[in-house]
Amino acid sequence: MAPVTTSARTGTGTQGTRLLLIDGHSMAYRAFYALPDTLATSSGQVTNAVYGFASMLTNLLRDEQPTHVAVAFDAGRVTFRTERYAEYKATRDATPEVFRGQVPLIREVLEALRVPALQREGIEADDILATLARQGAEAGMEVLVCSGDRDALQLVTDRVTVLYPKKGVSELSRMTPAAVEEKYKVAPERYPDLAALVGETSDNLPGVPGVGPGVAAKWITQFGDLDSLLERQDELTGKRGEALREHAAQVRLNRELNALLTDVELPLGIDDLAVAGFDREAVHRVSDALQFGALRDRLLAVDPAGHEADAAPGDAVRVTLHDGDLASWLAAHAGRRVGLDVSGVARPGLGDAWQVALATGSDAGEASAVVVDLADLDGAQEESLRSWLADAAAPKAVHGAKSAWHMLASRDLDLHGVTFDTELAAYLCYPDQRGYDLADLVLRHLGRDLAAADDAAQGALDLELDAAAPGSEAAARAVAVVDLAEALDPGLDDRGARSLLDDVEMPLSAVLARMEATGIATDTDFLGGLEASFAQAVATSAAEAYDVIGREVNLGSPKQLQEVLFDQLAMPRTKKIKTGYTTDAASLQDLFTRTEHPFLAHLLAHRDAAKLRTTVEGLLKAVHPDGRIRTTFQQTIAATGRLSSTDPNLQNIPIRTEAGRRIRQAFRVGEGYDVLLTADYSQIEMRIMAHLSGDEGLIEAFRSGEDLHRYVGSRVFDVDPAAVTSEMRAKVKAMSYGLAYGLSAYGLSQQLTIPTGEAQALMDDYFTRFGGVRDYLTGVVEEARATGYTATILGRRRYLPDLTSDNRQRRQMAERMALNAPIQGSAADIIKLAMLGVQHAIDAQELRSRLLLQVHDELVVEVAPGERDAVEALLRDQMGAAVRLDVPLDVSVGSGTTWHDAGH
DNA sequence: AATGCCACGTA
DNA sequence: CGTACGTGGCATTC
Repeated sequence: MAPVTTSARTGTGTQGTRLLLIDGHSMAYRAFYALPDTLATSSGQVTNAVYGFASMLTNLLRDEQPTHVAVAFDAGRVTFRTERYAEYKATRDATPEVFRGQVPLIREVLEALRVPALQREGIEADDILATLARQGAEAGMEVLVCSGDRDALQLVTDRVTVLYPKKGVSELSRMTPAAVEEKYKVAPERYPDLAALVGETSDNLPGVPGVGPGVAAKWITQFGDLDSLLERQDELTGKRGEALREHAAQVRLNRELNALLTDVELPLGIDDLAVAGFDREAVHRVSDALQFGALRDRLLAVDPAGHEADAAPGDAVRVTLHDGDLASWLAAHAGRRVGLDVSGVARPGLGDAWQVALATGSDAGEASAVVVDLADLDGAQEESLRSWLADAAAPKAVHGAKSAWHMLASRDLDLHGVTFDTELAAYLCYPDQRGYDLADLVLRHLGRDLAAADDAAQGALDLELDAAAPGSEAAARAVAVVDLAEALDPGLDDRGARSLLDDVEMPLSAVLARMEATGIATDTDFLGGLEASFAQAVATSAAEAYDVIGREVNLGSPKQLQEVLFDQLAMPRTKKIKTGYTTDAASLQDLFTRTEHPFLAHLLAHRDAAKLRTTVEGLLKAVHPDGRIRTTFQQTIAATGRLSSTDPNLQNIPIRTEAGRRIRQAFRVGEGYDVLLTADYSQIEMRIMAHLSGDEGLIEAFRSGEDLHRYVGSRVFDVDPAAVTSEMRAKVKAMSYGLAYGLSAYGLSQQLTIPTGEAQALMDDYFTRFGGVRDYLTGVVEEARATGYTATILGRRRYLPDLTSDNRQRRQMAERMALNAPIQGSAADIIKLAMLGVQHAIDAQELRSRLLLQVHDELVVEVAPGERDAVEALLRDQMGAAVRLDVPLDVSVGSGTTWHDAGH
């Protein structure tokens, strides 16, 4: 095995106190010019200065381990220097706006890190640093001054080191007395003498012409210091001596100006600069807003109060592969949380598993793992594995326990005792992320490259194990899962997501696994018949369409359709899209009412039939040999907390049209079961809106038992409920639902095909009657803007950094998301709780009936003989009591042999 | 073969 | 100029 390597920290870890002082502007400015302005958030906010600054600060905190930290900023344009010499810094270009805009962001970062930022009107940052450096040195501290201003070099002593940026902001030179002497050939305290002679272009301080650092150093060494030199300037001969005499006044002025003040009065004393733990919540908020990815984690990793993982990021981990049997490994690590990695295929009902890796987390760079092949397991080994996997008291960390469940199920292995699912945890922390690939998360949170461990040829492995050994990758993943669990732990608490993980998502994943494995019975003959019938409709409508235009085109090609509609038939143009003009159903319908062109009718019929046909085809392909269809419920996709359904999607089976609804007749109760039962929440989102807004009118609407839209309509139109026409009801219904999506008056007018003015009036009337709703909706956006996130009734957060975007479109999009996320997300929370309650009740009553599907506000259950009443009762109970709102949760239940018939 | 876009199904 | 998804077909790109 390869030898153990440890990555040493560069900090020496001395006892005593170490004060880190940073010149904020100077370092930020360095970062600004060192990093490309392509570093920006998606909304266009350039972040190169703030990113570079934060990155530098992170490195300093990590490498120097200071006990005290402060950052100083310049404040005010007028300083004693400009008053003394108007031309001071006069040649500097105006600060670029792109830089200036980032300074407040840097302050926000500092605030989140609880690093004091100091400034004083009329005083430059360097003077503040000089003052603090003096105080620190006098207090016996080791002082580090980080500044890109060479004037700071005068502060260097055996106690004070200047960290001067060498390249960008990531490489800093340690300017000790010896280093200053080496570089400038004068002692640090003489450096300002030298600078006075040489001049400083950036400060607009001219030096003595013809005198560079070399000559200046020689003079200073020769005469001792600048004062002596100027006193005895007549001793100098030649051109340079003449030049000095000519510019002596300027040199004196330079020296006066480059002397740093060491007695500035400051609001904070040294003791106030002691490092404090980060405001982790704020770190997340700022990182979200600035879209810090890896930097967020690097920041959190250096939190002085942070719960650091055993292995510091990037540390090498040595994994020992146990070659003994499973039982002895398990015995050796009893009671510890074990990482589990299963290799195989995770398809519900069609899964497979061939290898299982178990591992401890890494501890001081050491981890232990055992890998077993499921194919060649002897009886005793298999029994050890089986009982450990099924042991609810044996704590396990898994990345995606539901997938592992399906793989293990293929070998009749049951999985219990998952106490941490890193995939679900990552989802709760970053719900807007695209994916939660283990290797990506490990790279981001542990700074460890799992992909590199895959490659045996790779020289520098982060994970040191015999990469050629079978199962080494699996072992590496299993170790990483445990370490990742540790790393995600604090973030989970920071976001208040602990209970969501422990009490909702993790238990739910077990429920979902069972639902997926169960599947829903389908009538393939019926589906086959539907396919033929829809195919017939497609053929007929296509033929009729071709007949009208006199040629055959691909009706499924928007491009060819545009040609036919807008060129050949010269119809009025529709709404513009990227590739021309839309041919969507609403526009075609609109064109049809205007032109009554028969082609449009045939085209629309063709669209409908073609869509239904492909839906049926997809379902047919998804039927398993036992006649059931098994979807996968994705639990980490929807940023609001909803589930989604794939392979196939059973959450978008048609219901609105009669033809579409027929597809639901293909989903039927299975052999040995009595009936399908569907239970859905009625108007759950509106009820949540009533609850969250506390609007008395809306709450009363639900308590009255009156039809919601009729009730609301009577208030909006100021008529008796009985006098609400169906047209009025439709308008109010569209508006009520639209509100939860951030619908505009224009959007409402489009949907209802009424003038914008009328739509606006409708909304105004609505808000007059239901002012609490308006206040809630504006309040929820305001709060999200302030906190950076929205929250559901269970505290599920969605971070929306774009709420503060300068880009109007992005900002408004974020605002609509902020309106909708608490409502949609709370509904998701509620049905998730209901599912847990339903499954629990089924188990507790030892019923055979089983949950099959969830469609956002609906559950489908397959009812075993004789359990119909019990199941209906428990569905009503559990769904109705999932949470306590200020309005009742209404549940309606239907039953039938097919999903179609069970619907209502 | 992979990707982007359009269109459309659900809540 | 209405949120959240997944899928399939077409067209374009590699």
